[in-house]
Amino acid sequence: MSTQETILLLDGNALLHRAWHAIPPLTTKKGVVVNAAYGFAMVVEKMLETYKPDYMAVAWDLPGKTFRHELYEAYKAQREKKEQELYDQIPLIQNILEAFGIPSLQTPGFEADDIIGTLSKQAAERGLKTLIVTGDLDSLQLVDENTNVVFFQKGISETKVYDPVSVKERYGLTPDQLIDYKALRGDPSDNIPGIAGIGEKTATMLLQEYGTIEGILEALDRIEEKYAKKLRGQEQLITQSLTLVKIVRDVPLEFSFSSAVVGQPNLEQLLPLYRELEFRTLLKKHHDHSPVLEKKSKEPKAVIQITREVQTFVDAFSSSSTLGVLVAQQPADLFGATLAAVACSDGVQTLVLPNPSKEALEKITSLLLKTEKVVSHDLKQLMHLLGAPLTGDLFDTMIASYLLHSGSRAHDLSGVVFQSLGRSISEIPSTFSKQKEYEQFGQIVAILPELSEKMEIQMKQIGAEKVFEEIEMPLLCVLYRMEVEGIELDTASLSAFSVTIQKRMRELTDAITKLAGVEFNLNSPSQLADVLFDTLKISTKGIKKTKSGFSTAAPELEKLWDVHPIIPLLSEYRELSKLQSTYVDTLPKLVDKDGRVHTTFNQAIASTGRLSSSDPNLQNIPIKTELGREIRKAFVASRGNILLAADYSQIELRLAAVIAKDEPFIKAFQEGADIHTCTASEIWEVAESEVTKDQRRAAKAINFGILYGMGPRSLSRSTGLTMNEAKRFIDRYFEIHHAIANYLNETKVKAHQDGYVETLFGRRRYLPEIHSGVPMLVASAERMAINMPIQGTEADIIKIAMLRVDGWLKTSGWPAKLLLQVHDELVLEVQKEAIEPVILGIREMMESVASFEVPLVVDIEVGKNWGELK
DNA sequence: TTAAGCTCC
DNA sequence: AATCTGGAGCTTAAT
Repeated sequence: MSTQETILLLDGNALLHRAWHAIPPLTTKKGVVVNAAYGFAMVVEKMLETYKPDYMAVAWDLPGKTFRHELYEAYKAQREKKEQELYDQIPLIQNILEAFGIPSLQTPGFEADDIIGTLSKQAAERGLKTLIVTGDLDSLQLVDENTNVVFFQKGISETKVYDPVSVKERYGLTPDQLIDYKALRGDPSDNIPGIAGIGEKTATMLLQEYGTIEGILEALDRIEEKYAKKLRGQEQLITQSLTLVKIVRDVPLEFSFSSAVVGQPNLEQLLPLYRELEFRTLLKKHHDHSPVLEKKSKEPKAVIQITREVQTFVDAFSSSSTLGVLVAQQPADLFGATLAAVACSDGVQTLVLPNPSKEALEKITSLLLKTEKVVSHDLKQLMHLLGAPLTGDLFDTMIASYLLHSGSRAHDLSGVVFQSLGRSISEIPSTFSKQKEYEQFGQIVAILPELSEKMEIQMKQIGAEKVFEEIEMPLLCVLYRMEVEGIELDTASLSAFSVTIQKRMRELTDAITKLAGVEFNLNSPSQLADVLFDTLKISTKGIKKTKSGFSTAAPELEKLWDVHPIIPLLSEYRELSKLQSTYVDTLPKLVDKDGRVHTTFNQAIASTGRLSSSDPNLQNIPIKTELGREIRKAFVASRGNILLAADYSQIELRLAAVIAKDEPFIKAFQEGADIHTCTASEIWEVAESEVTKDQRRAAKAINFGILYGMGPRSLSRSTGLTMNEAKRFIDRYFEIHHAIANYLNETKVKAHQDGYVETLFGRRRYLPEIHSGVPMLVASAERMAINMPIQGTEADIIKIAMLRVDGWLKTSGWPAKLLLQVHDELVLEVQKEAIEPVILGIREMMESVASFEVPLVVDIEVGKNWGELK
């Protein structure tokens, strides 16, 4: 026995959570929470010493649950923040394991348990003894003579070892029976239903009596009727539960035992980590021999030089092939003066240049233009600060982070460094007055080259490198030029419109006040609700509630349209006040010296891959109502030019057809049919010419509802159909479009298995909530999973279209410029004389972005302003 | 800072 | 027991 070799398999997530809860929140001097990492390291060291395994590996569930989700309510958000601190420690732990030479294993679609089950089986085949270290009782089913489970008792300080005998002692069942036990009893926390009415006691009793579930079912006639009747007809449920409970023992894994051989830890790697994390006890244990290191000798930091001379700066880097660069600015109003710093690093040396002059920035720009590869965080902003576009091989760590974690909205540099390198650094200083701040800034820049290399590898691992290199990086330069270009705003027409609106608003305010009998703030939903439902005693039947009372949102007011004359007036007031405050009053203030508004396109926000626009948002300029359109009319072509708007017709539905491979839809699009009329005619089996308006509207609602993962309930609401009608309607829809139904199912399954979904171009979105077990969150994640491949592919396509249009304009030389992107639409400003050929070229560029079974169709309109196009 | 409401695709 | 349409940004009131 003593010659038998041992493998120790550790459940990483179980230990992580144990450590997190068992150890009070320790933080380093920098404020990084490290308690879980500390506990983890302690246990790893203790296990190595106690059991002296010959092999060791750590299994993990899929990474995830690191992204905050808006749906969490306030208290949950609080909890999420905590959880973030926990998951942020994973990279630290993996670094520690790396220093020990212990491999980390994870496989999409499988849990740590499954990996452990598989490896313990392989170990048995090789004649090894296995020790499983976990906090999860499920793994007890793996116990046999050669496989023991080390289970944490109190926190992580004590453990109990289970072998077949002690399992039997504790549960009265054999390890094999534990599988059947859990399938019968169920486990709400694992979403295993179990059999209603059968709990711990009954399950144990039945299994002790009849051995296995099979045995129980065979003996059904002999079992006491009160139990038997609960089990009858439940075979399917039981089988289903069994597959959930049973740990998979043949996970497809690439694992070689030789990679898991336990050796001496790499102290050169481990000690700096322990030092940074301030694990004093563990440090002491390791360097009895070199106690000097315990002292304040910091981890090897880059040497930062600060220079006032641009030339020194440029000379230092003129032969560097890769440069990390950042320009930081101190907000002007903080100390009255704007201070700035530029820093470059090629990984060997790092220089900081305080307060660069305009000329200095120009010199730095030309240095960067000559450099082979430039790495920065938010390159578009860098270009704005430099006042010039950059070209060549660019790497934006902010965008890389976005592609790696599209669900997150925070891509600040220090967070990215932490996520990707597992290292904590200070934030970029917000003020520059002291030497120290410039040095700190230099330290941050010094990491960029290394960071980019690591992120490049990480992107390759998830197959996102093409989207990065071929879409996002080149697009960034196009977006920069669009932002610089801006669009002309006719402020005179807006102020005329403002006068009209104000007059009408005063009239409405008077009339509403009279009808209400009291003065109140029309802009306050809560005051309005009081007036409507208290003062005026309007019935609240069928009115939605908000947290604070009854809703006064537009759809709710619509239900009351004929109930009281005040309602239409309020709706009109709402519309006007929205237009006034959001657009009419605000837009003119944002006009630049050049008479144009310059939006910011954010390339790293929307989790589906779309762009967003802010300051001002030019992607939500009104168009639906006549009044709103007046605002759109204020966006005009400059003298001698004409505006051109090109939009992809029905692109989301076309992509849904392509992605789901839905023949009826594909055929309809190939024939150029009106898709909603066509859908209506299929469902009600009438000729397209016979389709009524209501039928078309219902068909349109379901067509779009599909894209959003809509259920029968909301469909019946949005179509005015009764629930039963809506159900029949949907059934019929899926009968015809069974491929769509298939897509919905398969996408959900994929999201559950892989934890992510992706677009046709390889853009990925992780959906950690899908594993949360909270039914509402899971349902929400499923809807996101359904929508993302469609919306995201649309985003990919229009981004490629922008690159192609931009490239074509550059090579062809036509006098036209891209100004705006609104998800499925591009707006350009074109010299009048060139309009005909540009229309042709743009259409060609956009329609040929991809060739699917369904054609991409582009509608183009032109006009003097954005509100009146033909 | 959050909730409620509105604008867009 | 009750919810149930994807992705954004901005303004106002209220806390």
